[in-house]
Amino acid sequence: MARPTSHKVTIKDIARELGVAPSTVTRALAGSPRISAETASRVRRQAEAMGYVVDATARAMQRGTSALVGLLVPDIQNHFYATMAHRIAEQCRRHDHQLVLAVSEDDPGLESEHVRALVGARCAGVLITPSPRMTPSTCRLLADVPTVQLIRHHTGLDADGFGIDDSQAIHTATRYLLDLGHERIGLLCGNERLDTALARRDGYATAMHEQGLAPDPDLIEICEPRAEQGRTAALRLLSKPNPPSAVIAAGAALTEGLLDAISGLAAEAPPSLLGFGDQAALRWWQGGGLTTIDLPLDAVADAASERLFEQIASGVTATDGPSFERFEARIILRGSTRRHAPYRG
Amino acid sequence: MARPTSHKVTIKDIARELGVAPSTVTRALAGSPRISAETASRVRRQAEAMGYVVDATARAMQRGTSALVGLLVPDIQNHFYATMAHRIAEQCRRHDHQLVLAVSEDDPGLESEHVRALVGARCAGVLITPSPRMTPSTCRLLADVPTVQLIRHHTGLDADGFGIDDSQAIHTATRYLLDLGHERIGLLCGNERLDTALARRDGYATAMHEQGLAPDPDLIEICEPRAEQGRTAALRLLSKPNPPSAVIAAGAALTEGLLDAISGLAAEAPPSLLGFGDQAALRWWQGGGLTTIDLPLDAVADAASERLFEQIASGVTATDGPSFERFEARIILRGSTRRHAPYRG
DNA sequence: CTTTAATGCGCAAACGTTTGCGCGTCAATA
DNA sequence: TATTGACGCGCAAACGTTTGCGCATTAAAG
Repeated sequence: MARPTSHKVTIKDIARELGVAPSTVTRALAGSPRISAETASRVRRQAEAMGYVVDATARAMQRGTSALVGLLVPDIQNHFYATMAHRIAEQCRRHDHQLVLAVSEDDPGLESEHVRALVGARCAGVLITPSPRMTPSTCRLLADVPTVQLIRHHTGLDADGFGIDDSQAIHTATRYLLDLGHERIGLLCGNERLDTALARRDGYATAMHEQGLAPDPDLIEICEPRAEQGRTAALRLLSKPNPPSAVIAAGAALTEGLLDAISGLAAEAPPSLLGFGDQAALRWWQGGGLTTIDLPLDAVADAASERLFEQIASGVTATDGPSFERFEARIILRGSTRRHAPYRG
Repeated sequence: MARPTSHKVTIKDIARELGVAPSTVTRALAGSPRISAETASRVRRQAEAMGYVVDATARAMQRGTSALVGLLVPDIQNHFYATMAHRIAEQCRRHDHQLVLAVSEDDPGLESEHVRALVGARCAGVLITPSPRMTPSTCRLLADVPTVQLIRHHTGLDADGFGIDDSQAIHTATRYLLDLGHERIGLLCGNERLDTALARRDGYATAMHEQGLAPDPDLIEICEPRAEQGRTAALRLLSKPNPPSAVIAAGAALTEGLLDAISGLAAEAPPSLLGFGDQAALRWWQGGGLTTIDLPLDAVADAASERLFEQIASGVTATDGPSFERFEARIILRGSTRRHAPYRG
């Protein structure tokens, strides 16, 4: 019972103990058909008894690829990525893979370093939220590894991807506020040099345009996508001579900043507020809760990992026509958005 | 420049190209002193030019251990663990290690499966938040791997650990409410068969006792540490004939449940509320923000990873006298806690 | 000019697993 | 009874890296 094996038990140990060849042991454990049922069960029993656990590095060496899946995201502390990581971890487990977590902090240098490590570890695949400034050489490193893009789309990367339909999300949000009678709708948006930020601005502009309204540049605040910058941007927005009657925060951090700003203000007539992402805590915003855009993060994570495992199974490393699929977001109606008065039916 | 190497470039390729032996290449890249400076730089240039990246699996095989560090937590979606994961990822990067993330969901079966995988991957070390019911055989698997416990302390595990001083945290919280004049203080506490839950109850009881108050069992609600159960438990607590004038939620999920409960109630005179953990969103609780216990998660994560890397460096696998160090928590004062009236000086 | 030491490098084994190939045995068919 | 085939298993090579040992060349010491 108490086996004091300080030395790891290998397949050879089992073979020696049973008087068979190592190859027999592998085949037995792998469930090969070219082994007698009796030998197979003998081997399995012995392996169990000796506490054998297969050496993944040796297996990876022989197979040429490991059972590792790399996940490279800007920030795991972020609820956004943490949620997806949770889902992806679950998928990895179902596929008997291990998840290697790497945090890029959106720094191309760190990103490159991590990609090198992941490739060096002979990862079976990589899920990546590429930084805006991902270098071409980093992209090239990923050419030989099945890769799927997460959330963001980097054109230098020859890989499929899945993300949020940012344009639709903000379009729907804007549309909702317009339906409530708001006309002066403020937008807090990130300055990322990314399709995501552009798409969000676009969704806003389109919705306004459809309503026959010309977007007032004075109502659009572009800033670093961080809470602090979002707060000051929101304050700028709200202290205008003719402030908006409703504000959309087009980003999770910006939502945080917006709420910070409003909290600091003892506003007599606070504007309607519409946030981005659905952290649980937003339910409690000032009693009624914050109306937010619910991001289909689970769907994105599931789709991305599913696609990745498909590619791993089929041995594809690069797609010739990379596709990027976007999932639609829904609005969660809560108390922070109100009909605009006076309402002009 | 554009090297169409669909085939991974190995050390032998570099050696062949330069007309030297593979061993020379390794030594050059490793910076061995037994190599001429000129050869070394020639090798390094060639490696760079050919886009060589060391095969971690082969290295691990020869070294007997990989550059992987396992992180096994119950739930990465949880802000609590996500914060620590972020910090740990940073530490891993500094030490040139990769982080393998595994999620146990507090299920002993999953936990065992993951530990097997981590051990099989020849991880250099493992950081683990053991589930309450971690099996002895799982513990045994970790005996040969440098291991550090995170947050929770499992006695079956022969490993150092770092966590929160739960007793002190709740003691301080209770003390604070007592100082505000509250006497009937409710406690929402998890039913985990863990030192953490017990310590929290203990901190509460001690503080009450020090004040000369006998803890009223009617004011202590024990339940599953989940938001939904916390909500119903909070409702039970608040609907008592003689309800508490203040409530402490001794857990992050329970805090969520408590706030849900209060949100649903249109209370004329809401009790003082004291939460656990400091998600950013708690700042906005009903205008004034929620008074909470700020957990030193960064300190715990740093200490744990530092200890782990020490053990990895020194080749220690098990400590004979496992220590568990607890970090003190502070209270963040916000608007949800008020002086109790009538206040009896 | 010979002995010793130091330097620079190659050889080959080893880490643990997988897999193609081949050999022997036994049953089924001619 | 001889031939064929299927079945069960062993042999050995291979994956890419590291490292102890040994050999040759050169410099330093006698």
